[in-house]
Amino acid sequence: MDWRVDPARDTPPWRQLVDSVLDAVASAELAPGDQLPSVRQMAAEALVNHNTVARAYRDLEQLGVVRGENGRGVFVQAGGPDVARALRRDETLDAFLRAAAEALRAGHALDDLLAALAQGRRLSA
Amino acid sequence: MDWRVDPARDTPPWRQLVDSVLDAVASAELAPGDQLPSVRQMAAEALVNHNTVARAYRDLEQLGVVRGENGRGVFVQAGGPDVARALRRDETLDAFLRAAAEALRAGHALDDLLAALAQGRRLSA
Amino acid sequence: MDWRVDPARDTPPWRQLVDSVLDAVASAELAPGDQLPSVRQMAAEALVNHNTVARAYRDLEQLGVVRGENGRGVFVQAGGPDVARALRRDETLDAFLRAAAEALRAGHALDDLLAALAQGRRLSA
Amino acid sequence: MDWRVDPARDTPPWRQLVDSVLDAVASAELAPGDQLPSVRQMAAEALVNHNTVARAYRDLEQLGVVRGENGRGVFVQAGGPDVARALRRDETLDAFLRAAAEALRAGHALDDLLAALAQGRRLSA
DNA sequence: GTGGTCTAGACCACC
DNA sequence: GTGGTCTAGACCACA
Repeated sequence: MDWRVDPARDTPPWRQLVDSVLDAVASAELAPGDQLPSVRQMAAEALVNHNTVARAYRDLEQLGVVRGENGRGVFVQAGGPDVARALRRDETLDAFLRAAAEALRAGHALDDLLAALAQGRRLSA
Repeated sequence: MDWRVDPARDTPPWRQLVDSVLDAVASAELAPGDQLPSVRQMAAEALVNHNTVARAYRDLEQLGVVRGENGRGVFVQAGGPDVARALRRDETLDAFLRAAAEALRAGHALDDLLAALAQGRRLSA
Repeated sequence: MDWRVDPARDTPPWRQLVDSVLDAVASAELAPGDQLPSVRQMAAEALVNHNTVARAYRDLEQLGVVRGENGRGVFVQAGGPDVARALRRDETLDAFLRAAAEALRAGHALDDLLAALAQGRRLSA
Repeated sequence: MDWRVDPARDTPPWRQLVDSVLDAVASAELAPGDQLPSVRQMAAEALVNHNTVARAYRDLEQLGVVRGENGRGVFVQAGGPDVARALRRDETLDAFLRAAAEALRAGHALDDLLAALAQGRRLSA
């Protein structure tokens, strides 16, 4: 799993982390009961301050996706995958359609987008 | 032209303005030689402070898209449309690929995305 | 005579005009009794608003270098050359030495400066 | 290091700051990796508003000389010294040639300038 | 009227 | 603590 964060993007680092974890849970890379990286380890991997990770974990806990157990670590909750999937599916589809509309308006041909998508898919696979 | 700005979005207002102008220039709503709304007028329309507009205009000038002439106004430069189009194409393609990757990770099938894209295409056509 | 003004430089246009006229008077390109270009004509040649020229002429009159005669034009005064020379000689020498010191500090070799000076001299001659 | 700014000069404070920093980086007073004074501290030392410093730092970042990292500070970039030196050399050579041209037009003989330059050289050596 | 700049003071995100 | 941004209001130079 790649927890890196892009400080140049507009979405703030803590939200990028939340999204990454939600994605991992939604896609079953992290199953209920699995332990998340420790705050410090995640901070090291994401090249981010540990406070930023703590904030993301706090958010995820409040969403009901993970559960922090004092002194032991942070674990994916039983209902986590359902919540994560619900949160992410609509959101990302909307974002995808908006991004596509913008790209088309900026002059990209539909075929170019499809080609780029296919290529990007291969890269991320 | 609608120059409104959404203060709730993650991208800061001055950058929303830059993008709006780039878009207008790329789509030939503003042609070389055309005058942009004055700093103060744009500020009034976008409901932001004039300094925010000034910063956006400064950025656009530095990109080579517009040219501010003291006491006269701000005008679209000769090469402006080319620069604007290039910038918008890159920006939107990146955003599209990122959004697509997120949607796939969130569990959407590639075919679903393609279908949604085709449908959205019809809507915007 | 080249009355052009460089809007990109730090010294404001009206002062560039004052300096240009002082130079012309100091170097006898304009002798006592000679008429300066009309405000409008100067404005056209300098690519500057006529108000800017008017301000420069007002300054020059106050310095005692020129004299505006209502409805007839603006003329170099009798003592003009002396004043202009006095004003410009020390000023420009100081500026030259300061600029040279900065250039040396920025890494230019003295010989490079001398060479550039000789070359620039030829160009402006 | 003296970061003072002269509000009376024609070049605006933020540009004086940019030049000061470029000079410091070009002359290795600030090496790659070094941290610049914080925005607020620099503002205090230069007796200007923090926004003015922020603008100067933004410009320097955009020139590729420094890099601002959120919450940590502003640091000299790896390639900084090269860029700074190149910029300063061009700038100062231009200023030198302009000053020389003005001095010549003001009536100084070329030999006088060379003599003064040689003398000034001794002073600064 | 125009753009350009500065100050003062505030809020946010990140370390 | 750090930088980044926004607002409000002011002054200057130029057209």
